Amino acid sequence: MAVNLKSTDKRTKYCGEFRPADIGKRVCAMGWVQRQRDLGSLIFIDLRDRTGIVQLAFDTDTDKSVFDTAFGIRAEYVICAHGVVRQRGEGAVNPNLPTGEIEIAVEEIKILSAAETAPFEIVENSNVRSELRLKYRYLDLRRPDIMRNILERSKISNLTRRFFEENGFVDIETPNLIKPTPEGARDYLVPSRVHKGNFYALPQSPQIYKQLLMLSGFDRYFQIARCFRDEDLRADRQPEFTQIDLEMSFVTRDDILEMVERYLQFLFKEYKGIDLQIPLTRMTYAEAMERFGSDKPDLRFGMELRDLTDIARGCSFKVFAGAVEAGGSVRGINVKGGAGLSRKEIDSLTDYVKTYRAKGLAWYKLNNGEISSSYAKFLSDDENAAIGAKLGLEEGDLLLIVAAEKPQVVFDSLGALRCEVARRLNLIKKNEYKLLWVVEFPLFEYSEEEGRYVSTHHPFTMPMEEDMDLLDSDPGKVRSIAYDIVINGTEAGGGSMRIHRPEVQAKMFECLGISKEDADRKFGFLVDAYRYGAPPHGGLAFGLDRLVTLMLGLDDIRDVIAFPKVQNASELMTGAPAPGEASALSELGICLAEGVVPEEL
RNA sequence: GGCCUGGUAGUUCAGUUGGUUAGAACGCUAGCCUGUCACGCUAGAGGUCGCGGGUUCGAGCCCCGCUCAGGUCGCCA
Repeated sequence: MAVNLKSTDKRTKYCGEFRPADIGKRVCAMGWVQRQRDLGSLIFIDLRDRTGIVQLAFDTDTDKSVFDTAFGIRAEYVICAHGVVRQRGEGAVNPNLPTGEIEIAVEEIKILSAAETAPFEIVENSNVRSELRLKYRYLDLRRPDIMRNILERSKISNLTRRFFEENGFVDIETPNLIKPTPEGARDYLVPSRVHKGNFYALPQSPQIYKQLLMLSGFDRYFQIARCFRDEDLRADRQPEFTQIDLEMSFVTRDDILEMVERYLQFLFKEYKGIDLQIPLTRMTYAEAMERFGSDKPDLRFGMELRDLTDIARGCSFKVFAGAVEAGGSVRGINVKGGAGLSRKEIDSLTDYVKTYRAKGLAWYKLNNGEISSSYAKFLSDDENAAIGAKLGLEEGDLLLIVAAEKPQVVFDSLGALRCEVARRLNLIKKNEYKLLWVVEFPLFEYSEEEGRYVSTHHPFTMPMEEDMDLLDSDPGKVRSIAYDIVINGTEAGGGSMRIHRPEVQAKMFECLGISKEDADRKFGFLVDAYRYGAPPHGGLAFGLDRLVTLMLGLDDIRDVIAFPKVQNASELMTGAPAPGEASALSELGICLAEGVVPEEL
C-alpha cells in the first residue's frame, strides 16, 4: 500500500508556509496526517510538518481513486499530495492557522507510510505522563510544543556560535575519553580494552584542556561541549548535558565578565528582543547570602532576609535564644500582605522549611490590627517591637522567622522559603529577566564527610590577591576570583580566573591536603605545563540546557533535550544502560562483584 | 541513601463506609453526513485496577513488601 517517492515528487515548500500568494499554483506537500475529517462526500486532511499545518481537500471533483485513498487515511500516516492551492470559501477560513485562508485541492495522493494508532495523541499541550512520553520520545518530539523547543535550542546555539566566532574565539574540540579526575563529581568510567584494569573518564567539563589551550597560545577558546556527571538527577540536572565553554588569555576577571555580558546582551536582543542593561549587577557571595540566603538569588521579588540575632540573644524564647547561644543565628523575612495566609498554609510552609533541616518556622501576623503569632507571647513588648521594626512590619504583613544552631540552615531555609512564597503568591512575572553576577566565592568549603577543606569551584581557581595571606592562617576565609552568572534564581553559568603561577598552585594543593606525590600523580602534566610560560587566563561555562530552558520560560530541562534521561539516569526509549555481554566483559578483563546481578531495564 | 506524591480502558481521570456486572471524556472500529478544522450524529469494541503477599465471607479501596515515574534533601570541584 505504501510507496516510494518518485523523482517527480518534489516538495514545493513546508506545510506551514503555504499562503494566499500560492493560489492557483500546482504544488506538492508532504508530511504527517494530523487529522482526517470525513464529511461524507467531502474529506479534509490536516497535513503537518515541523513548520505547521496545511489543509488538504477532497470533494466530488476529486478523482474517485484519490478520494477512496483519502477515505482510508488515518492519523500519523505519512503522505505526499499533489494539487492546486485555492482560496477557501466564504466562512470556511480558519483564522487560527497561518495557512487558514487557503487549502490544497488534491489531485494525486501517495501513502508513503501507514501508521498504527499512536500510544498517545500527537497534540500540543497534552498532559500524558512523562514515562510514556519518554518511552516513545520520537512521537513526543512530533508534538508541536516539544518540537518547537528543540528548534529554538538550535537557534540559540547558532547565535552563540556566531557571537563567539565574531569575537575571535576559536572553536576547539577536546577529548571525551580522558583521565579520571579525583576531585569533584563522580566520573563516568569507560574501561580500556587495550589496558585492562584501566579506565577513561568522561569529562565533567573540558576544564583542564581549555586551560592548556591557553598555555598553547590560542588566546580565546570556546566550545559547545557535552559533559557528564554521575550524580543524582533533578528537574534542572541531567547526567549528560551541554556547556557553552569559554576561556580567555591575558585578561582580568572584569574582561571576562564584560565579554559574557556582551554575549548575553546580544542573545537577549537577537533572540528575545529584550534590551539588557549592562554592566550587570555584581554582588558578593557574602552579600547574596546575607540578603537572600542563597548564592543564586532571584531578584524578581523582595522579601530580603533580616538578621534578628542581636534581638534574639538572651531573649526569653528558648528556641531563639538557644540557637544564638549555640553559635547559630535567627533571621526572618517579611511577606508583605501575607497576613491573609491561613494557619494551614503557614503549617505547609513549616513543612517546607523542614526539608531544609530547619526545626520549625516562627510566624507573626498583623491582620486588621490584630496580632496572631507562634512566638510573640514568649517575648517582651520591646523585643516584639524590635523584630517588627527590623523587618519593616506593617498592617497586613506576615513575618516568617527561622532560628537554627547552624547559620547555613537558616540561610538555606529562608533562601528557599522566599522563593516558595513568591511562587505561591504569584509574585513572579512571566517574561521578566533579572540577571546578576555573584562574585568573590569562598575558595574552600569544609567537608564534614572528608574532614578537610575542598574546593568550592575547582583546585585551579585563583585566590583573591588580598586574601593570599589567609591561605595558611584561615583558609575558610579566603575568597576566590570565581563568579556565577545568575538568571532568575538559576545558576546559568560559572567560572573563575585560573592559577597560572606554579607556586600558587603548589600552595593550593597543600591547603587541600593533596600531597606533592598525589599532586604529581593526578595533575603532574598540568603542573609541568605551567612551568613553561603561562598567560594569566580565566573563563566561564554556561549550562546551555538551563539557558535554553530559561529563555523559553520552561521549568524542566528535559523539555529542551531531544532524548533526556529519567531520574534513575536510564533512558526509557532504548533501555540504556544495559548489562555488558559476557564476551565484552571478558575482553575488557572485567567481572562483576559477587552478588551483583545486572537488572534488565 | 532519606522524605513526599502518583500508577484504574490506548490516553487523561472519577470510583462513596470494603459489597451486585469498575464508569466518564478523548482516542479507536463501523455506519450516516457537501465546508469541516477539537466536525457532527448513531452504534460498537476495549480492563492482569503497577507487581507480589496478607487481612476479610468479600479488596480498585485496608495492611506489608517490591517496582516504575515525578518532586525534593543529601549529592552535584
